[in-house]
Amino acid sequence: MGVAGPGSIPSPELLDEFSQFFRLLSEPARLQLLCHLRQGPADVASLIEATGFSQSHISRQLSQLQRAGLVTCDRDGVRLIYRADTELVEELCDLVQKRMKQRLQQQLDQLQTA
Amino acid sequence: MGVAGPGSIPSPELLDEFSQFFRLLSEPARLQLLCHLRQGPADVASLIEATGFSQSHISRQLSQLQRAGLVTCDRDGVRLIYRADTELVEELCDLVQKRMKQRLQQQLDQLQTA
DNA sequence: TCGTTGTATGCGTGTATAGTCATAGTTGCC
DNA sequence: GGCAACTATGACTATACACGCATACAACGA
Repeated sequence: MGVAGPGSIPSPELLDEFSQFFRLLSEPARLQLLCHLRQGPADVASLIEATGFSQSHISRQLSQLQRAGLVTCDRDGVRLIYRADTELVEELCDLVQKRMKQRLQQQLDQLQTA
Repeated sequence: MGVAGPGSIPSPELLDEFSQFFRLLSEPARLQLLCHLRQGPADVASLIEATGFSQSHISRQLSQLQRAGLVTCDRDGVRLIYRADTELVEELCDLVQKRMKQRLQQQLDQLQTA
């Protein structure tokens, strides 16, 4: 049992949704922002400070993450405090990382037996 | 406990690796190929047939997936039989899909209480 | 209301890459 | 070797988008 039932091909629409989601995580800048927000809510100024990106760039990236529901924000006066819903991102990254380790270990083993 | 320990920011190198991996899944064409291979090993001809993409395009995409270890191939005479290591991809997609459902349900609830 | 601070957005540029065509390389068969 | 079938790759075009700059918009305080 998988994404769209056993043995069937997901519809183009579903494929697009998946790929759009993964595209969000395919940009180091966005992942970086998520990582910073993983440590707790932060205002934009501290994100600028931490990443070195321009305010406009950060604003755009955050709005993309927000549309996908990976990030929310509340106002504190004139400034916005962003917080990340990082549970999903962490799970995804953990899976990928586990896999990376696995692959490297395999390559290591191959070199050692050769 | 997360990707790089509690509370720390992953190195730029690790961030890049993650983003490169997610970028692979951010292309509908590649996801589509993975989905077809989920049904079992396939030669290139059948992938062309199934997707309508050109031979060169499929060749390029498959080689990208292969470099990442998401796909392997063995020769059968002059033709190549590809098979996907779809376990990881399925897990990732399942997580994302679960989240999508969750989000849509929330939006539905909000509309109904309003 | 006006100035100040903080955030969003129009515009332009540069870069990465999807996708195609033509072609080169590879494998197997005679 | 020479031919046929299959795959990989160089060259090219088109498009998407990251990123910065300038600026418009929004929220607060005097």
